[in-house]
Order: sequence, then C-alpha cells, then structure tokens
Amino acid sequence: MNIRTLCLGILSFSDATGYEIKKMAEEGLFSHFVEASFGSIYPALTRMTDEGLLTCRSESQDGKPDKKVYSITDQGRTELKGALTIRPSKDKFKSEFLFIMLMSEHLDQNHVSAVLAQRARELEDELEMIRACGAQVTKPGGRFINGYGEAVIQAAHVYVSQNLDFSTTSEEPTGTQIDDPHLNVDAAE
Amino acid sequence: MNIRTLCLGILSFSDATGYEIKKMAEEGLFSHFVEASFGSIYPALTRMTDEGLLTCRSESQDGKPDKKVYSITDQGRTELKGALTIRPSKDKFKSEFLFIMLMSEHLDQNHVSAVLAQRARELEDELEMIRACGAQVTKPGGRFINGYGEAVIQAAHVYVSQNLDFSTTSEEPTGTQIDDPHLNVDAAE
DNA sequence: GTGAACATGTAACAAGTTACATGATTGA
DNA sequence: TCAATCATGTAACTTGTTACATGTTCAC
Repeated sequence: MNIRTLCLGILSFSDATGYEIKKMAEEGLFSHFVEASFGSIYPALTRMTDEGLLTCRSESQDGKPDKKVYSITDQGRTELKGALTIRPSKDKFKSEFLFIMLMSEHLDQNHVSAVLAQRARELEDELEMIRACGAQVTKPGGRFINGYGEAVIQAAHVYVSQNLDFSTTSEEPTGTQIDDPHLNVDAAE
Repeated sequence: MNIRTLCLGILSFSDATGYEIKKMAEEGLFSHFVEASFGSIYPALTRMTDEGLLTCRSESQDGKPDKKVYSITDQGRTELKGALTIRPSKDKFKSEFLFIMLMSEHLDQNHVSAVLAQRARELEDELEMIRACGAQVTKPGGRFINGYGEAVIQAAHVYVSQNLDFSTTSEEPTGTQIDDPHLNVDAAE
C-alpha cells in the first residue's frame, strides 16, 4: 500500500488537508500501519488532484498560508476500491527491539535490561493510547482494528513483562498460557 | 536498522554466503523483522568487505559459480555493537490487511469475509512455522524472540477468529479476556 | 523438459525521507 | 525568547526493489 492509497483512504472518511493527513498517520487509528512525511504527502495530493481523483478548495486564513482542503471524487473512490480489492500482502513488521534481543549475547547485559524495561513502558503507553483512542471510534472497521491493536500489544506487554530478565537467567521464556480454541492444528509439541 | 546491520548480525553467529543470508531473512527467526533482496545484500557485502568489516573467501564448486563465504572481523563486531547500542526506534508495522478492515464499509462484504477467513488461516500457518522453528532454537536471544512472535501471532489469531463476522453484525468486537498482571495503569474503561 | 534450488552480480528504477525555505501565532 | 503548532512545498538524497544476465544440477 502506498501513500496514494493511504490519502484516498483517509479522505474517504472526511475532507482533510495535507497537514491533517500527516497527523492522522502519526496518531490515532491510522498510525498502526503507515508512515508518511510531508515530502510524500504533498506531491501525492497534487498529482491526484491533477488526475481527477481529488478536488481541492483553498481556504484563506490570516497569517498562515492558505489551507488546501482536499475531497475525494467518485473516480477517487473507484481507484481506492480497486487498490483494496487485491488480496492483502503479508504484514510487514520491522523491529529493532527484537533484533537487539536476538543479538543480546554480544551486548552488555545492563544495556539489554534497560532496553527491555524501556520497551515494557512503551508498550504500556501504547496500550493506553489505543484504549483512549478506542473510546472515540464508532465505525465497525475502526473498532475492529482498535481491538486488534489492543489484543496484540497487550500480548506483547505480558510477554515482555514476564521475561524482563531472560538475558541474565537461563530459564525458558515463559510461554503464553492462553489457550486458543480456534486452533485445531495440534502444533504445540 | 539497515541491511548492513542485518548482515553483520547474521554473520556474528556464523559465516555465510549472500545467498544464505537472503534465505535466513526469509525464513526462520530473522524473517520476523527484515526483508532483503539480492540487489541490496550483495552490494552491501562487497562494500563492507572493502571497508574491513568482513573478510571473504571463495570456495569453488563445480558447475555452480564460486561460493563466497563471508566472515565478520573484529572491526565488524565493533560496528555491529555500535549499531545496536543506540536505543531501538519504534517498531514499524505495516498492514494492508488492517487497512482493508478499516475501509470495510466501502467494500463488498463477501470480499471482506473472504479476507478475514484467509487471514485466520495465514496466522495459523505462521504460528505453526514459529513453533516448528522454535524447536531448533537454543540461544536465549532466539528463544526470547521466538516466544514473542508466538505470543503476538497467537493473540492476533484469537482476535481474528473471534471477530470473523464483524463487518456483517453490529456486535461489539470481542476484546481480550486475558488479564495483564503487569499493567498497573487502570486504563480499561 | 520444465521448474526449482543453487549461486552471484549489475543497472535502471521506484519510493519515500531529510533538509531546507517561508512565516505567523501561541504558550512556557 | 525559544520551542511548538499550524501550513505548504521542493530538491537532493538514500535506500532498496525489480528485472535482467548467466549457468548447473536435480527431481518430477
């Protein structure tokens, strides 16, 4: 999924400026699956307007530059649907944190412990953010992904908290004790 | 984290060829947090050898091109440690799947259901892979990230399985009933 | 006999980031 | 007075991907 699709998606819910789109990609629901900088958003909006996928109206404000509010057109909605009807590619997950953990044996143990403790705190903050943000979400799609984020981050938090000292002890990592009634494959060995 | 660090990390465990590095980044432990193509791996290895971070020995094989086996040098280990001692940046997670779910109200319900069912199956496969792969992992760092992956993917699987029909019913998404004893913040509302 | 796995490498290209340029307002 | 927020935009740059080039062996 590229920036164009992201912008179309956000604009399919409500009109917005480039600045607002960036904010939405940083905080709230959208922040879970994209990143976008001004350098990519502004050119994308301009180009899509030229192509007829968006319309743009300028609202002048005193002091600040004109605000350019973009709206999605029917053609834009068609484009968006097309982009969403392909089967989704694998989720992409990049984690420097996990990489550091994997390499922990080459590193200073104090550093590893500090990184773990820090990560536990970050996960708590994220969970709080998701819950706060979830209180404002009403549409089913939004509720679904909010719940998804909550489930996943919580699992990560439980796991990290239970294994804060993995690098200093020789104990087995504590696995999840949750049973998964939807998994019929008998893979646990 | 860039490809250079990834290669150094892999080579810090054992010598390998570019081809083998690519395979490791696709399957097994490393696959959880990176992607790499030949087009990025080969130039990176060449350059790092020029810079003294790696050494390279050629093993001729009949038929196939010479195998170039890379080893990390002390300088390379220093570089790796440096790259790992910075505090890890936020995990990056990109999901076309979640984006489609967010947009589900604009889409055909049958398509959304199919995507959900497909995702449940993919998560099962991934869980199986993680468990199979975990059986071979012995070092603490590896065990930690294997357990992390298992915890997170399982949570996602439970959640998706419980909400396969979210787009066709008006019910609240089923939240996680797991309690998190490590979370003292009282954020649940 | 066809495709996959083994094995390396380059050049063209795509995509997005960073840094810069500009400038008012508001709160600490 | 300094940083942050609002607000848009461009150019240079980085990074990495895709497609191509080359060639063997092995299993189906």
